[in-house]
Amino acid sequence: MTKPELPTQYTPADVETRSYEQWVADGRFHADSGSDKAPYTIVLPPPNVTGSLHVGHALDHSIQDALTRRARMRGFETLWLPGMDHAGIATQNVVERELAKEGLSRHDLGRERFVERVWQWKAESGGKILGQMKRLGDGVDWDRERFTMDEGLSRAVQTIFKRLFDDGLIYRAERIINWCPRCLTALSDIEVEHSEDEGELVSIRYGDGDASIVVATTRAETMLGDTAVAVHPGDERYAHLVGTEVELPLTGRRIPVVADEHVDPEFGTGAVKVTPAHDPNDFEIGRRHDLPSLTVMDERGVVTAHGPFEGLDRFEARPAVVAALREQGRIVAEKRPYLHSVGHCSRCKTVVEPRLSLQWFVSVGPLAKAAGDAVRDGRTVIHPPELAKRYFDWVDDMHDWCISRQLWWGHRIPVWYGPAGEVVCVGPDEEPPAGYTQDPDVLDTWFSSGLWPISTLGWPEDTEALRKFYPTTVLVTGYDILFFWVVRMMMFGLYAMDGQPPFRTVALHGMVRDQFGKKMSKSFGNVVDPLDWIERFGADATRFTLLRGANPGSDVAISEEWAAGSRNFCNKIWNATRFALLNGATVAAPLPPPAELTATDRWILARLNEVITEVDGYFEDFEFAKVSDALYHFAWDEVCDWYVELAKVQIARGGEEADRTRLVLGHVFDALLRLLHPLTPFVTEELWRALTGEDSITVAAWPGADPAYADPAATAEILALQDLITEVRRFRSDQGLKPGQRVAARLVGMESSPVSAHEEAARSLLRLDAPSGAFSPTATLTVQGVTVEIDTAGAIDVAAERKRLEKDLAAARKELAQATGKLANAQFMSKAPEDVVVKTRARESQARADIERIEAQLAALPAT
RNA sequence: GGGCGAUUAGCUCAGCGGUAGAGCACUCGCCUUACAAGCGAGGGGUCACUGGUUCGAACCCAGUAUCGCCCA
Repeated sequence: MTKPELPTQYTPADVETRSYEQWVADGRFHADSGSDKAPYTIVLPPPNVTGSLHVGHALDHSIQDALTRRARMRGFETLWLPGMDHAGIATQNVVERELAKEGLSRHDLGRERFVERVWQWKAESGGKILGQMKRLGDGVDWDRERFTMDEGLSRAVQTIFKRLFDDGLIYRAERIINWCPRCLTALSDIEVEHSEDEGELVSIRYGDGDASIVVATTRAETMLGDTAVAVHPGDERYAHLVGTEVELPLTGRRIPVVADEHVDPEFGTGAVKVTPAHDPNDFEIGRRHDLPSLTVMDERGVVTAHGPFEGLDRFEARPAVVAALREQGRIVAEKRPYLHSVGHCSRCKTVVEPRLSLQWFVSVGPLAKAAGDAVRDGRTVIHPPELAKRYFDWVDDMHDWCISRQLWWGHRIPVWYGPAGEVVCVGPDEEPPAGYTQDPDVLDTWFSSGLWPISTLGWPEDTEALRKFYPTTVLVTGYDILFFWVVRMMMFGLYAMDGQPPFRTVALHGMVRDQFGKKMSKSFGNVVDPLDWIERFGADATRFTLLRGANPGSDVAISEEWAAGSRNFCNKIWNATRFALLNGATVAAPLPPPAELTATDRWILARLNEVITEVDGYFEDFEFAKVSDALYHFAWDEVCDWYVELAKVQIARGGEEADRTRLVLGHVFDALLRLLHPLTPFVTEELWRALTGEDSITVAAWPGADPAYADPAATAEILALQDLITEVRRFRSDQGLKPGQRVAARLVGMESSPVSAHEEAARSLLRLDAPSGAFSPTATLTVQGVTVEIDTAGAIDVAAERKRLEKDLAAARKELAQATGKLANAQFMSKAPEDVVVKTRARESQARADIERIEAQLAALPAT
């Protein structure tokens, strides 16, 4: 035999790097846009260039790798396209921190040199995650790796900006936007995270005597910029004040009291202060009542006016203003702590400041409608469907998207301003008029990652890749960025590609959590580092653990114990295949027709067929937990625990039966390894090469179910055999017989039982010797029509046996009572479907037979 | 405040109208010549609560409670 020797333990580190490098060198993951095969495309959600592989990526990537590996095996021209996004704020922050160590700010370098410095950083330390993806085994097409700041992708950004601008879908306006006073840039709504924070609610009396009114606020310092007080028009308490003015404390200014429908008369005093320059709702009230907007803070959140408060940070100004008001006796009530929702910058956690400023926006109306319609009419399917509702809630009520960022790292807004205030949007091949200056801002990173499915394939050029691989087959991502990113890609893809959506299916998975279902967080100390797991348990075990918990759209709990379990599974497959190889398993000849095979062979092949069908269905539904579970059970509980043990008996017989068994073993392991390959690529590659002598399982055909091997009779026969063996094992265990201890036994009635063909197998698995001359059985039990008379080689533990039998008897009696009860119920008999009645009858007669058998055995037991 | 989801064995989760399941953990016995990262056997659940529909409910409906998530 020329098969290589395999060690008794699978060591992932010995094979992973070698296999991965071989796959890449052999171009296994390269997709050919000129191929005749049908396409299967996934674009990788681009990780952040500053990022590193965390366990959430590991889940996301494991799913995509499983899908693309299977697609490749099924004969699709399969593209899994990798790359990164430039992460404007995050990357700029990283490089600015580096500069700060040198005592420099980006302003010291100037824009051009700063951007050069960022590129330099990217070349040296960016994109660590790409190397980490190789450790996980990601079968991505490295030849097509893209970065959102690449020339081609930048061209795509400029092109779509120009088109949207020319279509009137991009505009510039002065609005209240979310502003980060630390990052010094505008943020979109989705870059703001809300949390319930402790603050204060202070009630302040404006005006005096009859002309006074009390307002409540969590942001007392903004009162410096108040330009009105608003009440509900129907609120009789304040009707006499509407249209009058009250004095604004500390400032001496007089401000009007206005009536506005949007004031909630139930909240607080029913009167609200109006600060149009520092609150989005107040801004709207201001617009409706033509109020002035008074900006009282600068870009860093420092108060810019009003004598004693000037120069104070907003959080210093707040108590200072309250103290000053208190001194004047204007504080009517104070509630502290007061829990309310506060927005934070998703990048640096600084409290966001609503700020009035001039920014660029995408008018999302028609784009969002198209994105909603594409899902409504089924051009794109969201999976699982329950999550589609969230998608609709978002797209159907989407606010205009603020896309300008006051950063240097990113795609610069392609708009130029003339000396007389002219505004020109410049396309990719156009030159701005002489003397014009470009807008200093850059675009939101999501603006370029929104183009990912088209820009990575070459858009705006009409490339072969775009024609071949667009629309992509499926997008795999977490439900948490359904509206961050998916919606943007839908809007841009539909707009740029004439209504062709970027994905046929969006498959959403959940978040990875710890073993108690808790969110992973650094402060909680429960974060799993996938690279640590890859080193300790192997990439396959890491992937399998994640996939095994991946039910569509729901969170995945994982723990080290479960990773160890997955490692054990890989090792089990390793050793089972090793057994097969040591026993001459082969795929060198075709599988014999069913008629030439034993019931045992036919059973495992029938089960294999069923499992293939089952697994295919689960894959189509993105049921990775079920795919994993089905294969785990088939491999371990059926192939290893039963078929391999029974095959030993067949091989021991020698001759043609042994040869046929070797073919069945080879065939079963060949198929099993292929089925597992998308989940656990490394161990299956190594074993499959050893089993078949071929180059790579990555290009092996995906197994197909063969109806010729369906065999309910063989299946029933083996189930009966398993029942017999399990029952006798249970008896042995109850009697304290050690597993390896051989005892003599007579199997009576074997010939007429359903397991007549399996006496040798039963004796082998049960360690039962043929009775010798002086055979005197000490116990008997009857299972599947076979009466097993055993010489237990010692005193029988009658008490244990009685206990066992009485337990079984009680269960059988309960079963009988239930079945009889149902059958005696006229309602049940007339209304229940026929098959249920038949089943219940069968249960009843089975229970009767069991009771009779057990009672006979009890009666036969010697008295204690 | 609005919406969504969950509540099943110690933990994490399947099951979604007809005998309560899995993995891990647990107990007992085993180095039985593929595997101790293993083998064999076993214990463990009034399916959150209260009503209703049905011949029959973990599953469908209504309400309650608790938890989680998203949005405002």
